[in-house]
Amino acid sequence: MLQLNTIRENREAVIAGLERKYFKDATVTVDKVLDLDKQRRQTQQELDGALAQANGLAKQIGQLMKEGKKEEAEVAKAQTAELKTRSKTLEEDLKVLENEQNALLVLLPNLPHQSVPPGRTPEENVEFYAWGEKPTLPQNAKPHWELIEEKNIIDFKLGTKITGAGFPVYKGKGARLQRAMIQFFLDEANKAGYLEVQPPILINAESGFGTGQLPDKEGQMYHATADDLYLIPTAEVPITNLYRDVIVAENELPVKMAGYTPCFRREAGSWGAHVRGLNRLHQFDKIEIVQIRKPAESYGALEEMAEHVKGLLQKLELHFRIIRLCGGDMGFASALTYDFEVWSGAQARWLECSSVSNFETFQANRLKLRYKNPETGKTELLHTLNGSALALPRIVAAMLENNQQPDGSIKIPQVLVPYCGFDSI
RNA sequence: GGAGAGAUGGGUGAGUGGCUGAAACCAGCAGUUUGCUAAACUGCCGUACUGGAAACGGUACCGAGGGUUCGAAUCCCUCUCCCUCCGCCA
Repeated sequence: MLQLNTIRENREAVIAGLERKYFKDATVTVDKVLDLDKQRRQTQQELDGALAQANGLAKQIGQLMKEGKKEEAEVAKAQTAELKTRSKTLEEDLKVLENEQNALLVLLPNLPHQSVPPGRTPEENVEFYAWGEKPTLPQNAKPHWELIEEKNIIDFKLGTKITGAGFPVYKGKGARLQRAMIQFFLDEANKAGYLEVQPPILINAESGFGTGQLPDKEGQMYHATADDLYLIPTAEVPITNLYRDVIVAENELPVKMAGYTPCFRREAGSWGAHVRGLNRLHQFDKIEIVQIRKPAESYGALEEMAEHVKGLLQKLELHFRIIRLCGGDMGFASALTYDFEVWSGAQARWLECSSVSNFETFQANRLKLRYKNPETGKTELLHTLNGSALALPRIVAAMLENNQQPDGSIKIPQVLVPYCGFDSI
């Protein structure tokens, strides 16, 4: 959530930022917020004045009673009646204004960083780094959805029976490969100084609000209505929320956490022709890294996280590129996002496998995640960041397709062999 | 699921209607003293909104939401959470 102060003091810049994110009616909405803000403050002043008077009278009455001046006390009591009705009305007005203002604020996305390229669609994202080369596949190369069936390692039909479409069952070497990758990614995160955490995978509405999934992406999450809990779409939500309502001691910064969880996405309405196989699932596994940083350090941390993800893909020997998302393609809460895409040889296209973002104070403002700045002595919002390191299914898809051998076997990257205990499928 | 107990500032913990935004202690910060460290002493030490250039004010907050009262941390109601015992159980 944007801070009111920011909007008050930088109206034009805020509007411009919202427009770069293609937020509809930016000017109208911002001005409406500012107008409500003015009304709200005025109402609060009136209310505070009325309450201050009432408090003064109450004190007098207490004094008079003590002194036995009963009649004078009664007179003062009569005066409070009018103040009471007035403050009640003002209180209601204030609540209405606050609610209206909040309802608008909550809908405003984060402002993009200066380096975010202009543009509205994925075509306008900017590639700025690439590693490796497109692999030369054997003549009889197949897409991963054929390979997994042929090798009997991932079974979509069984998943459909148990749950529904998009819930694959991993079997044999397929299951062992999943486990190996999870372990590998977590080990790498530990080596990079991240504290490993295992959070709940059901979250309450407050947590969903804290990181910005609610109310923006309500329809994307599975909702267990009996208990009003949501299945997490990413470990970002429970892990970042560990620091909700926290004033972090300066010597505990930076906070770096990593965790593995299954992730659940309804992906309502997004099923189409090129979401076959592992390209898009309702349930998948992901290792997430999260950092909490002082504002001045957060963009350095973003680069550090990107380096970490690069390292993982290089160790897995996968051809990949990094793109800077354009304003229109970026997420609601993000100020700057790098997407990592692996090359999927048999599909001959890029697959997103990681997204690393700096949210600046956007989440921290919702989370009330702060620290005491020793320079100013003030309590100030921190910056939050997160990234996938990595999401499994598309890595598996790329690995299976790119590593096909002429004899029909699939080579496992060297770094994973000790983890899974086999070197080919 | 049954029975009981509780929720106060970073921590421990006082506080049953006005003198309490909140004692005391610990931790923390600044200083005095001091070969160094330690100890001792003095002061400061919650959050949010809001007025003000600032100094300095106003309001709200003692789990959450309602209520009683001129006045509520304190009384009443509802909810949430936590703890203990019992039952069930991976």
